[in-house]
Amino acid sequence: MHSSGRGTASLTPLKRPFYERDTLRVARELLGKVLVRRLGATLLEGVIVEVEAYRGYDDPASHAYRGPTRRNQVMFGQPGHAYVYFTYGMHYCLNVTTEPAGQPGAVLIRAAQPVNGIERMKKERRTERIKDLANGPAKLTRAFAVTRALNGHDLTLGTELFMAETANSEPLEIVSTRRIGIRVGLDRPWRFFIKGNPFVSRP
DNA sequence: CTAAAGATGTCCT
DNA sequence: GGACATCTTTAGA
Repeated sequence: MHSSGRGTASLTPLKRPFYERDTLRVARELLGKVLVRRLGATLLEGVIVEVEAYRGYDDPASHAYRGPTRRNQVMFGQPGHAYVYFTYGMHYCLNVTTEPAGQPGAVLIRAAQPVNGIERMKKERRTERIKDLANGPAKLTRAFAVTRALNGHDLTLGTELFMAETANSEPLEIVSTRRIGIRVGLDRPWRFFIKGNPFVSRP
């Protein structure tokens, strides 16, 4: 048995119906799921521990609030696709699209607990501290080598990037707070994280 | 066309 | 707690 741990057999990609629902519900249920990135023979895995919901049609903080543009068009398409955008001149952020096609919505993946491929993540992030590998949306994309090339990628295929079901389904204690780094929509407590998890970006 | 802000991270004090 | 890097997108003249 190789020291990297579990094999790939147990990684079942989440299917379309999971994503084709209300954004808030998808956001909550993504907690505890596994983010999987395949880089050739290397497999990176992390448990999603922090997310934020951006429900396009009634959420002034959403990129999609003012209608479709070239950047946000994937938010209006089929659910279960990656929405990757570039910001602050240097960072990428990863979202998964939600809601039925034509209705915009996305969940920002803000933090993950690394469980496999940790040595590769350390190289990508240029740090040895496991806690700091993916405890923030731009740190996470760096650790998992997610760039604009994956924008629009179908997450149900189980290929380069996908979300996977977890073996254990014990109920999680979820905390909700206002979202981070936005100036509008602060009245909505649409940031969700696993209570007490040390890999969240902020408690 | 020009300008300013941005779903951030890092380093500094 | 604050400055700053760095460039795409979007709003406004």
